Amino acid sequence: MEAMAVKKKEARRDQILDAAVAVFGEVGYHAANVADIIAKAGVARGTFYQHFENKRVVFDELLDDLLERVRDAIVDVDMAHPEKTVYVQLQENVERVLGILFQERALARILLAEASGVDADLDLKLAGFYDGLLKLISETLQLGQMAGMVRACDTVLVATCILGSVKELVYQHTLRNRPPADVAAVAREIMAYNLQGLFTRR
Amino acid sequence: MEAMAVKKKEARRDQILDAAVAVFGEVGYHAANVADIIAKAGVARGTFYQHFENKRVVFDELLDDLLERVRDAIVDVDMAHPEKTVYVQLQENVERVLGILFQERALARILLAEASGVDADLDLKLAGFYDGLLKLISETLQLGQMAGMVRACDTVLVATCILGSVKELVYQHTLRNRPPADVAAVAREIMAYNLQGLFTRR
Amino acid sequence: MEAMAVKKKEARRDQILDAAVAVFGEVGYHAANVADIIAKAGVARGTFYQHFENKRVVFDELLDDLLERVRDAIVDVDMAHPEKTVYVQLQENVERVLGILFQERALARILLAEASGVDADLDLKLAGFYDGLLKLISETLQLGQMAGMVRACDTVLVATCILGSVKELVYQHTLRNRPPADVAAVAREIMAYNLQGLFTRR
Amino acid sequence: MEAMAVKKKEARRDQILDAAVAVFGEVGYHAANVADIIAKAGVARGTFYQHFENKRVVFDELLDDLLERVRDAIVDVDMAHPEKTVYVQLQENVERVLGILFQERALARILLAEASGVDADLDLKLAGFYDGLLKLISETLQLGQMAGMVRACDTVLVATCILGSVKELVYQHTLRNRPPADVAAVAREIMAYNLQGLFTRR
DNA sequence: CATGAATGAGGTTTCATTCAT
DNA sequence: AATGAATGAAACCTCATTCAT
Repeated sequence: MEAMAVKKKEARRDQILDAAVAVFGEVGYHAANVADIIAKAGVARGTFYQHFENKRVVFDELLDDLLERVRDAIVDVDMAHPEKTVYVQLQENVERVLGILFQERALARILLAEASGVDADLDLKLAGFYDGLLKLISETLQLGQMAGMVRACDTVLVATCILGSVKELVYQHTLRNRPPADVAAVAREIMAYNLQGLFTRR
Repeated sequence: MEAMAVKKKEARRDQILDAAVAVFGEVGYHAANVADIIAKAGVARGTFYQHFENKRVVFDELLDDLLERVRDAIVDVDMAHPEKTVYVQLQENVERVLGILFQERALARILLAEASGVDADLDLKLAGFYDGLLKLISETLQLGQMAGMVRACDTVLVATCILGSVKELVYQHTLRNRPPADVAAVAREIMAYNLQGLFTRR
Repeated sequence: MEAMAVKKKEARRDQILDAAVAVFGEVGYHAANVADIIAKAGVARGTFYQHFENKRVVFDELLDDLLERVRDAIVDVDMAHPEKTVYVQLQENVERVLGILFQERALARILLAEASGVDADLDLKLAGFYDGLLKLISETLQLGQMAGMVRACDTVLVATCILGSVKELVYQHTLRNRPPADVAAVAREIMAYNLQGLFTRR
Repeated sequence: MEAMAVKKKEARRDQILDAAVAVFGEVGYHAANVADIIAKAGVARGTFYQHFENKRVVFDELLDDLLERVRDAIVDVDMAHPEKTVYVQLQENVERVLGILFQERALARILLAEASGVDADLDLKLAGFYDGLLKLISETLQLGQMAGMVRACDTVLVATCILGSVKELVYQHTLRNRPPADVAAVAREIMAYNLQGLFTRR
């Protein structure tokens, strides 16, 4: 009985979160207000505040979920993998991340276009998230350098470029509200761009 | 006498704009309020509204200035330049853009972190700006492809990646509030990253 | 069986009333909310409303109980009492009233400090209660006058002063949360103050 | 010019304070809301909040004013006054205090009936005020004892009774909304009550 | 009877904008 | 032009009360 109540309560939370995603996605975080969210969710004002302290907290939770999913989608590269080359593993990471972000288009738009500047706390959290990614990428680059696969370069700077290229790709797609037909193909292009550059091979 | 009055008026405007940049840079556009700006500018509330229709317009003006400066910093590549190679010309473009953005750090932070989601109009303007850049980059890439210098690729997708890599570099620097010591070196790394990729040349 | 059920129900009521006294005494009627009371009582929100129509009613009931006890503590003076002088009888009345109020300190604090202004109905009830007391006192004074024991005076005005002196004594003690060590001594001082005044007898 | 602006601002404050007194007097502090006050004052909501942090602060200010006036109305007794006996001086103190409180009937009602329990801070302030009065009264009583005019008694306890008798008189009159015709007569009765007691002089 | 999630009226507060001086 | 008090719409949040389980 209690379990059911909990389940019901969770359901209400999710109902509100879903409405919030929709509203944030439609009008943006700042323009959105609690009235919009509860209208979309079909719940009373008090219900909203019983589940969430305020609009910010809802936003936080949504972002936390997304960030966690993205982090989980990135698996460490196994340099000695029996079947998959490092290249393939990296490409699969990119594919998974793109997959999530294109799937959760509304959330991705919020993350990339609106999350900055909402609040000092949130800015810190985002900085931490991106720092983690940058660290992961630059360390992978350093490993590649030690293995002789990656040329000499400022790994942190390059990691920033890589991160930016992926972010912008997703951002432009979410702006236009049109996800790519073939995510794998996009991932392949990104890989080629990042690793082979743009010059023709002589 | 009239000229002086105009100059005086302009001075007031600039005083407010400067204060606005400072405030937006410190606390972000959304957290900033007119009270903050007029306090920093040392003018009365009414004075603010005598010079600007509203808070949004101030923001708009600041961004317009920055976007214009950035656009002006990018000069078309002359494939038949007598002295400078295409590579050098591109690198100089990157350098100029980075120079402006790192110089106007507060404004750059606003552009990259907060401009999205302020307002539908502003979003449209930004989209137009970035579209212009993407178009320019992808057309340049196509020219490069026709000249046999750039390998076959999805030029729009790659243009997005290039844009993103530059944006993220600036963004990360403004976040940490610490501009790079040597902008030219950063531009060189970006060029190498974009054109030669990361793999070691065999 | 039914008796037990009633007893159980009564127990629930008392549990809530006790919690309410505690909460009202701690934070005051206005600052107290139903959440505080049910938390202290350890019952669910719905349970509260099954026993009491609303918060006001709880307050009402508590006050009614107290007022009734105070009223019952005051017994009519028997001018022809075989053993006790009128003076002693009056002093015992004072003692009994003080005893109740000092014992129920939390309730007394509510009565004296917070009951006014809660609600028009309650104000009326309080006015009625105090009117009754004033009438009783002034009639007693008139009897005293007829018996030649009490000097000529505005009996209603003086009754008000007597009432006020007792109220203030209790109020100041409840404020400081420190009941007097010897209630009988206090009662004696009150009697002396009221009847003999403060001047030295010549 | 600035002085005029200040005067105007003050006028606005007073306008709001006056409205607040009226509203508090009519419906009581707790039942009153900012909407009532601004409606009565004929100002906009924002205007209210430009002058006062919130309802509590308005209340505070009103009470501060009243308490100050009451304090100022009580002048130290000069035991060696050339013309006025101590008795007369005390009576004049009582008269002045009653005069103020009956004049500011609405405020007095609030002070006596509603000020307690509004807020911990306010309770503290009131306690301090009454403590000051009690100290003053009991010290005066001690002086009287040393001069042989006042009989032996617990001066603090008696001071409390005196305070209470005055408070209750005012309270009962404000409740009934009917100030006494002759304040001086009331003061005389209070003096007689307090000093000569009620027993007939033998 | 007990429960506690849901409700929404009622209040508070903010702040961009106006306007009289 | 400059000023800053006044405005009031628009948000926020609380909490007494209801109601389905």
